[in-house]
Amino acid sequence: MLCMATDESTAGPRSGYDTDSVTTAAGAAEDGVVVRLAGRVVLWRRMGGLVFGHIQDRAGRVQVSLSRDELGVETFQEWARAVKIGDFVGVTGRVYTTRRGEKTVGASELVVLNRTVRALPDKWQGLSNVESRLRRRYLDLLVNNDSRERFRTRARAISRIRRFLDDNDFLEVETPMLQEAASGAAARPFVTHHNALGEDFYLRISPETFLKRVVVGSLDRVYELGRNFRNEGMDPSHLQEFTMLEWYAAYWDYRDNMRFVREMVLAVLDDVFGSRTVTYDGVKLDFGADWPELDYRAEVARHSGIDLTVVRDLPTLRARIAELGLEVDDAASYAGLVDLLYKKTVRPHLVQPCFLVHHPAELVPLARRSDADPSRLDMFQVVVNGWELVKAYSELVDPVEQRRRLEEQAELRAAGDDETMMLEEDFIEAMEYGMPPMSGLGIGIDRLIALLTDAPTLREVVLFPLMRDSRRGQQADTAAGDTAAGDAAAGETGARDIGGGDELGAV
RNA sequence: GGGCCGUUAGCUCAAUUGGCAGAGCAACCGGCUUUUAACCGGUGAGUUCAGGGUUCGAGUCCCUGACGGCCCA
Repeated sequence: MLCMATDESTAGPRSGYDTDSVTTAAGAAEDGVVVRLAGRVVLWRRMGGLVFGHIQDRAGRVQVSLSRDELGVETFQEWARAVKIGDFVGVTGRVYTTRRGEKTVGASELVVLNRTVRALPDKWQGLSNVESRLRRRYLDLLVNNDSRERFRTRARAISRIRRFLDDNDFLEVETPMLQEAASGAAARPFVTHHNALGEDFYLRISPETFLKRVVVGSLDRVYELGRNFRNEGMDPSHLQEFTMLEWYAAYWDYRDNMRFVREMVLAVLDDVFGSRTVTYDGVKLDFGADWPELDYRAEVARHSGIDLTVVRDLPTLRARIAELGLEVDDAASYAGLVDLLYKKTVRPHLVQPCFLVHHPAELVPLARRSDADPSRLDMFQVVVNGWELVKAYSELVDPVEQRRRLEEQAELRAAGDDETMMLEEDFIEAMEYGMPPMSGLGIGIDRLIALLTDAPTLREVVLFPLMRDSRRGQQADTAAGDTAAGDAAAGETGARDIGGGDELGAV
């Protein structure tokens, strides 16, 4: 007898279905075992007195069948016609193996648990339109196994990372996403408004200064794995909203972090992927080989001919870069131009995993200078496939020097560079209470997952990436005046833009 | 921000020089008892992204805009 759910009050799955996935409960069961399964119908083949269908859940698909001989004509006809692709069903039946060798549940009972009102995407062609896949990710997940598998892999990798850090005595903490000053990286922030306080806040661009405050408080080995926001352009290797892992360890220096982060990446590769090489966009990336150490200024000199140990002032650097034919923004600072030069001439060549070390001191106001050469930093990045995957340094822990460097940043900001760091008195004050020597590290989790899963863009490793409002055009039709005003305002803001829109702290 | 390409049925895609807007899958009806994208026959299904223009006639040509993709900045 067919039981059909009519609304959400129907008890369905709570009334005794196997809680194992369909593939575990039935796909691996011995013939003759009776199972009770619930899942979504993804294929339904009617052929006379026999029906074969596949039901799907989180783990995969299992075949079920209906037989006229076993169910009787009336019940068989009713059940066979009741189901359409996309419906959720509960099936009770005995497991058997078909002539073609497929484990199948011969249904003795079938309940429609809920119906689909819309037709699912084509069972063979699937859903391939990029825009549809991203805007309606649930359909992408439903019909594209690769997509489902990529998010499973992401979760396993993140889980392994957490375990690695926990095993090494790191404490996971959470720090504010709404901040009074956007600090910890050179990037433009998103601004939001607190109604009750009547005050604007920034969405964090990095958790760095808060994690350092935690270290001052003696929780001196901490990490945070979470979202950061940068108000910049979209491209295949940048997201406005991205997941970054940052950690800080007291009494470590940047070289400790070089060893540690490599071990962590290899642990993920070994335990989640079972291989230390991956193929990204047809290129084999070998994480198991040594990651060579490349000196930042030596690489810039090698690829651009400009020696940054000699070219130390802004006008000369601007002139030299212009000679290379690169477009130079008038408002760019020395650090901004160095960064531009590196990104244009060096970074595209860094394909295999490598450590880029000893960046010029101007680049990061929160990093410690090398004792041997104060013009450079005790700092490294891991670059893979031309992407900055990791950024880390020995931290500056001297409050006097920190204040001086952040005041410099404020001057640059006043001069028009809006990718400088903001001065936070609270942070300096915390530092004045004494900060242990330490090294911190940031790693772009979305980029790591994209590289390891051969995802063509970062948007493929994020479930619901930011998209433009698809109905914007319709709204414009009904409120043309408002839209015109909005566009004019946006144009003004754009005119003040400087730099390439690409952040220094692109980890 | 610029250049190029795209947007047609729920999904995947056709449509000749500007001349009746189509196919497969899905849905619906019928047939078929071991299928594997099952198969066979039939039926219904469209704001051709939106708005304007040229034309006897526009999915197709022109203009504006929206959204997306690729490349560049």
